[in-house]
Amino acid sequence: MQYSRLLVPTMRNMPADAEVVSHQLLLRAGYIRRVTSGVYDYLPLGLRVLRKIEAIIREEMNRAGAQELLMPMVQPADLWEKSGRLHKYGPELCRFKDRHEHESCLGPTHEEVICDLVARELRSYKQLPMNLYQIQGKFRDEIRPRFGLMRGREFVMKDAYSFHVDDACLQREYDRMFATYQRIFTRLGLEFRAVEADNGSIGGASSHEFHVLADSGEDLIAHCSHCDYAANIEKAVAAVETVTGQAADKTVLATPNTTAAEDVADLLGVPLALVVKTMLYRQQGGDNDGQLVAVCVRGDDEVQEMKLARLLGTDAVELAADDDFASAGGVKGYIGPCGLSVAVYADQSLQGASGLVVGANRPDAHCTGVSLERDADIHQWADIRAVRDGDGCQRCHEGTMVLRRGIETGHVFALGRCYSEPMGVCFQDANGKRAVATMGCYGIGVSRLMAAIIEQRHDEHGIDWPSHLAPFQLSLITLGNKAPVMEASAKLYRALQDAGYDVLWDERRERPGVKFRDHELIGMPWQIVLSERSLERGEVEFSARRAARNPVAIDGIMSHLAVTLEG
RNA sequence: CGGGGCGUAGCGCAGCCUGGUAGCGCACCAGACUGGGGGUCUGGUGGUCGGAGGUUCGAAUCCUCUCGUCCCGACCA
Repeated sequence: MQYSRLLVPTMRNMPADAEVVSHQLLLRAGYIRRVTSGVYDYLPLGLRVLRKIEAIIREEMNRAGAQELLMPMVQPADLWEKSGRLHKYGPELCRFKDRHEHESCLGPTHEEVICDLVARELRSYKQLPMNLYQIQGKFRDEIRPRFGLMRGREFVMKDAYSFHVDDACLQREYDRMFATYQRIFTRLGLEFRAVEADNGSIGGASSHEFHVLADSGEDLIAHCSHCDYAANIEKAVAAVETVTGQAADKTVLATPNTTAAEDVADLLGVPLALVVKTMLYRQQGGDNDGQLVAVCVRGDDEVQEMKLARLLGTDAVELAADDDFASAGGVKGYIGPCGLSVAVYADQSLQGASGLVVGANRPDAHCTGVSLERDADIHQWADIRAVRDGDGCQRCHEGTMVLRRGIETGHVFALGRCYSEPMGVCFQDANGKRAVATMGCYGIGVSRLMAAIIEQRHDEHGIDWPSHLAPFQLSLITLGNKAPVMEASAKLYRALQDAGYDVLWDERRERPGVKFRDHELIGMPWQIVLSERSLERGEVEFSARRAARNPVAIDGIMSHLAVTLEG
């Protein structure tokens, strides 16, 4: 490709509203342009890289025995009615009516469509297991699209769905997909981590997320410094550490204008860990939608709301409004677990602890000498705290938990029969009996991956693509525009093409600095420079991005490339 | 949903408070000089000032509404 013919609108100025580096560089280097909120054009360079990422994913999926198909983006609402998700999914699902007034939606995911297909075509257990995948555009009407390709509304996803006769077979496929994902992320040159993930309200055996480690990541993940335990913060569990104070009788103390746990600890001169925080939550969704619950954690801990929601069997929890406190029997700022009219859940780290401080449920007062077991009616003890950096590992009991930020780019999920059952994905088993298939699903955010790779691989000059992901294999940069250099360059360009190289020839009438900077910005891994100066010596210069340029005889460049680029 | 910021040329911005010819840098076009790290000079092209309404002799500027966009918050009692 000749540079002057290529649409690469590089920008010298930083786009004002790009926050994260991948978004900035994708815009500046001319890879993407925004069409509307969370929706982007992939310009030629962007598409080239996207296709290379897809190719790796495709290769590894095929290698693992999965087969590619393509499902529609437009889906009929009745399929979603059938799975029970039409009403559950919420406004993220973009719905519309076609001209016949048929309810439709844009696919945010394809469990319904694939189940509909497989339900029709699956007859015998002999057809199983089966793993079908596609690489396709998805639409999710996110509340807040941001960070360019990191959280878009329209994005490219690889989604795979597997079907099995039983859960043992599903587990084998799950493990195979797990290994496949590890291969994919490794081939993409990423520093990543697979973590146990919350499997939410769906249930099922297991779920792992694959996170690309980056400070700009929206997720927090915890892993052990010693063993291989790693989990999303929404699920991570640490070793229980019970801190207990001196056993004493429950006593009410005046604590005027002291509501925050830290202030109470300071005022009373007790460790923060012994001051119990009592939080009032309202459930959202589930059988007890709207109901209030109280939750106790140590003063130095925080409630992990996803854990709480899962424990309660609700979709989500939100902190109660100010006027909810009276109905629960508490006072905002001084709420405590003793004598509340709502169910109280307490973190297991408080079980057996005595000498605690809790809110007295009346203004300007706390109670000391409290034991929750003795003095409060605890509905359930459970792990509802968020793991903190430095907590002990509950698996190996040797390491400590390390918290890092990650970009969720992959997710593998053992679904079980939660979709196949309502969608009627059945087959005849070996005994001639009708059985429901069990199912797994496996996603990779392809366009998000492109951003995630840049988050890890960039410098002040631009993108530093792994060479096999760069939009072109190498650059041929011509300096000067007199006939001899141009002719020699054109000849070399053709020779490179004939040898099968995907080369970007920069034949623009630009000054050297402009060219060098553009190629560095867009992340070209290798460059050949041909100038009047080098031509006189019968040489070109060859270098990796940002590295020193070395002279190579023009006659020898092909063999030099063959050695260097293959290695 | 709530709070805040911002919409002026492709990008980055000034002008607005205090109404009176729409500007600057980069990019782009033409020419010249240059020619190994975003060069210099000369001359140009390009803008419904997000949109609608209002106030006014006159609105980018003041008022109202609206749309878009970005960020923050999702209350740790």
